[in-house]
Amino acid sequence: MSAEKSRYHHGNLHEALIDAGVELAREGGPSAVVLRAVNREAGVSHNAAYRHFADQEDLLAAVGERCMLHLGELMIERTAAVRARGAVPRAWARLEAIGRAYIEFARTETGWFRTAFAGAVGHGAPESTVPPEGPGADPYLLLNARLDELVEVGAIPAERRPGAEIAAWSAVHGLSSLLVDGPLRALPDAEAQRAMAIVLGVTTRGL
Amino acid sequence: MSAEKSRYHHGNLHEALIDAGVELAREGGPSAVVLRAVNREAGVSHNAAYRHFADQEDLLAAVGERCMLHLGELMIERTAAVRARGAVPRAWARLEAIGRAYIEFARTETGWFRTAFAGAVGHGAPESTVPPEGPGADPYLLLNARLDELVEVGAIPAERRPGAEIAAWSAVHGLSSLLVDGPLRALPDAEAQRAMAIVLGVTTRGL
DNA sequence: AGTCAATGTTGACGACGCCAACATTGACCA
DNA sequence: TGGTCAATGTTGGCGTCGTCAACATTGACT
Repeated sequence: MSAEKSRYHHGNLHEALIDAGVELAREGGPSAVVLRAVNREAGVSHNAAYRHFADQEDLLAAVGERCMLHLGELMIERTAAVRARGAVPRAWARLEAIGRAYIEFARTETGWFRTAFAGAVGHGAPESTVPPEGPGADPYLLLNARLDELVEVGAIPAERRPGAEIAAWSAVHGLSSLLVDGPLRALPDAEAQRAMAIVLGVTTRGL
Repeated sequence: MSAEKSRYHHGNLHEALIDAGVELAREGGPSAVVLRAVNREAGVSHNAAYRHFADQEDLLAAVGERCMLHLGELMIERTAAVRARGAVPRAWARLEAIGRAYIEFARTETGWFRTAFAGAVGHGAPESTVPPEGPGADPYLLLNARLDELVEVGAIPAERRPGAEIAAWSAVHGLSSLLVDGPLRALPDAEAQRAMAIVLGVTTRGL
């Protein structure tokens, strides 16, 4: 409870390690989440992390989960900032907002973006842990909420709803990947904006 | 010119190293392209590769380029196998064929797929080397050829053509990524097929 | 025949992931 | 109140990795 005297037991090393990992990942991506470096950053000796994570992959997965939440938080922000009037235009604008947030996150927080997908766990297979996902910033759930909204307001027919999340997610994630690691990397910003508009246009038209 | 006697100079180490790298990448992805392992596989001593590649990243890029060509070859095969009659349906079928080939490649040759995008060079920025790209199996060029074909036969209006390659590529690459590394990894095959059909449907409808 | 640049080898260094053995500590119970 | 033990952190070591510097071998060209 007292101040941070130099004591043998850290007190909350588990969290501290994840925080350190997130910090390192921000600049260097998943490959920067080096076990010894994370321990170093947390002020403990190498190997301390083994009391909290099975191996580096395990730690990386935990760090990646945090990065995914950061993405979700940006999506929530951008969704809340939508000012469009009218149920249907507003629902479309909110979907577009999370799409733009996704790509913006990939381009501005490249390290986090890469880390989020470096050791990801599946949404298609039965989940293992992660009960309520903190405040609810799971990007996948946020996307589904936007699509449900579009169906509710009658913007897209209900029979098109099944699988729509996969189509939308694929388009946006694909462009992000191509812009970040792929052959479109280092595309000038203006062109990237144009690419984003095209992808969003084609996808919403096709939904 | 003679047989492969054990001589000091390998003769064609550059190619042999890339071949070894491709072999290793097939099973283990980019992280399996370990400099020392590649040298070992090629029958030379560690460090021999430094006479042909600046560092591991440089070798990895060369290996990735080869993997990309393998993807292109599958796309060519699948395009040639299309039997549809009528210019318009045929053009659509040929586009769909390369999309399916892309995703199939990602799922069956996961290591190669990951490696192809691990150290990719850009299509948006001015190219550096790679003059004629071998036999012409560059996936990007193949995609553009299909889209041009669609415009020629009148399947899509010409004003929709600019940027269409980015939309199509993003959708297909996105699904591939999600199925390979992402949260959709380990999705059962039937569901993956359904996802592929949905993504292709939404994208072609939106083009 | 002789020279030299290209090509391959050897040995070393620091960093990494991981293992095994050991040290410290707080919580719990007699 | 004092003792015990499992949780937590440390130390040291092993094998592997990427890279560097120095050295060895060779074919091509004069």
